[in-house]
Amino acid sequence: MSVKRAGQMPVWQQIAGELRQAISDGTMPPGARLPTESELTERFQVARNTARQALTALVAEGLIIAARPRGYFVRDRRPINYRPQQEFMPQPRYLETDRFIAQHSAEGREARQTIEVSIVDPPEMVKDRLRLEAGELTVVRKRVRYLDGEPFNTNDSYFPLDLVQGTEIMRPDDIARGANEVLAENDYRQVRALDEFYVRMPTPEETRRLALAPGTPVAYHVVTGFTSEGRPVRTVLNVLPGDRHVIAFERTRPAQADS
Amino acid sequence: MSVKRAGQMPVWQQIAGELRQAISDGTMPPGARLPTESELTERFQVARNTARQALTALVAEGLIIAARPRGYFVRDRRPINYRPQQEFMPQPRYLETDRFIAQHSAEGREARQTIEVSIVDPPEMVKDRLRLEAGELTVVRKRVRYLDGEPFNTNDSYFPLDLVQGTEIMRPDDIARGANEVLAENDYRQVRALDEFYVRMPTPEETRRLALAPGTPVAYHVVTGFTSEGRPVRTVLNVLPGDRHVIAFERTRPAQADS
DNA sequence: GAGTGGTCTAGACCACGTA
DNA sequence: ACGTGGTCTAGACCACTCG
Repeated sequence: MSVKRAGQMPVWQQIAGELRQAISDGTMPPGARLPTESELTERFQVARNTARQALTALVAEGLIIAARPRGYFVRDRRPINYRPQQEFMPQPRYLETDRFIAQHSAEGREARQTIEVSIVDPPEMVKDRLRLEAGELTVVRKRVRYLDGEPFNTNDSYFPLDLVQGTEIMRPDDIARGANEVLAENDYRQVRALDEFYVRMPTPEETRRLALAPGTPVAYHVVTGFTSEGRPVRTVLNVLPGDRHVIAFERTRPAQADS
Repeated sequence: MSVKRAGQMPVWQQIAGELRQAISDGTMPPGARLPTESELTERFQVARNTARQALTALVAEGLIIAARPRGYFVRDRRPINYRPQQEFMPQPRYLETDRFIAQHSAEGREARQTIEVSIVDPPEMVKDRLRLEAGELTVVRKRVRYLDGEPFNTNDSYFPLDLVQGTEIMRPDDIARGANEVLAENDYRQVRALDEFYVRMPTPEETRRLALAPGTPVAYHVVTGFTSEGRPVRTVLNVLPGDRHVIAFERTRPAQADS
């Protein structure tokens, strides 16, 4: 290992490059411990801050994690499948818990969620999608889902207040058959949904709420559900950490005359 | 503006917090110039490196950009709609999609793409999805798409070599009616597709190829197309910079007998 | 207690685009 | 030519966790 002062590439990038290479070619597999800052300082004959700059860059890329005082470690990535379409698909009748729990307890991981319900003036993004007038309020069910005790993703579901007034949607409990079914029972069955995905870095608030490691981007998943009359009755804001999810869709060509 | 040494929060985070606040509340709108490092050093009475650490963090969050030597500027975000379903629905009825998202699309923007075709031993990810034996080769069409002269996203389409041997898929030209139609003409019409989205930070290679600003995550979109016999005939690896795309799906509840 | 990374300082010189 | 951010040095002290 050596670095060149005269090169076009800054020293810290050369160091980062060597480490990145060792990670991607398997020399340092997930979970492996990286050299300490002191060791890099010594090995490359640079100031500690220069070695640090290389490591900091890899942290920002999401490749490694700083676990003080044990050192830096190669990150692992074990995403689970996230299938938005599932909520419209027929489900086994014996399922008595909500979608998330059903999907993951089966895999031997302990699923849990917290629920907070409140009545709020919704964010602009929700207002647009639910076509609310200024001042119209919504009921929001804010959930944080945990897997094996670790926060996993968040799900904030907004409903126009007048649609869900007095229903069990307003109670901060699990709804075994799903909030969508409750809406359907109240004559607001959703037949169409629009999914939008925004990819960005998390806000500090999201970083805290989901205990995100530095260098973890999120998918911001916005779902809006419509009745057969085309009325939006539900908007959901999901925050999906990139290191924990792979988003999957399946589509089929609509029936048509063969060519 | 003031920072406290005694607080639990590091000084650089306090500075970053104040700047972040000014950005999110509109005091510094997109395009606005931030204080220089010297100005922050003076205003908060800290070393230049401390002010720098705050700015570097905001760069890594994708909130600001360093445009040397003009200064730091608040980033803008003007994503366009990305609709994977479109390829199966030439004239889709996107009743809801276009309602919300400002369309900077094709209108007035110059679209262009480069195409490279080669025969390669595909990456593992492609091998898995096309169910290839070791050593089986693929044809790959690598495209970089530009909008207004700026690289926008990349699209690498892999086909089993024996399926497309001698077809126009192997020529590095635009295929007006689409590669899928060419496959269909050769008895490999795709009727089903699987979309997978991985959210992560870009590799240095992707950063270069797409001229990504620091702090820009990407969606890695993997599409696999199947014939009616269930044979995979095409796998596409798309890299979609998060600051330039919003991914949109629309779904309808399948017709079903109520149980 | 030892070793880790986290924070912070106070300098230096450089590369680069704009004026 | 000037001012900007980019790189790099050589220190210092701290907080935390592990053995």
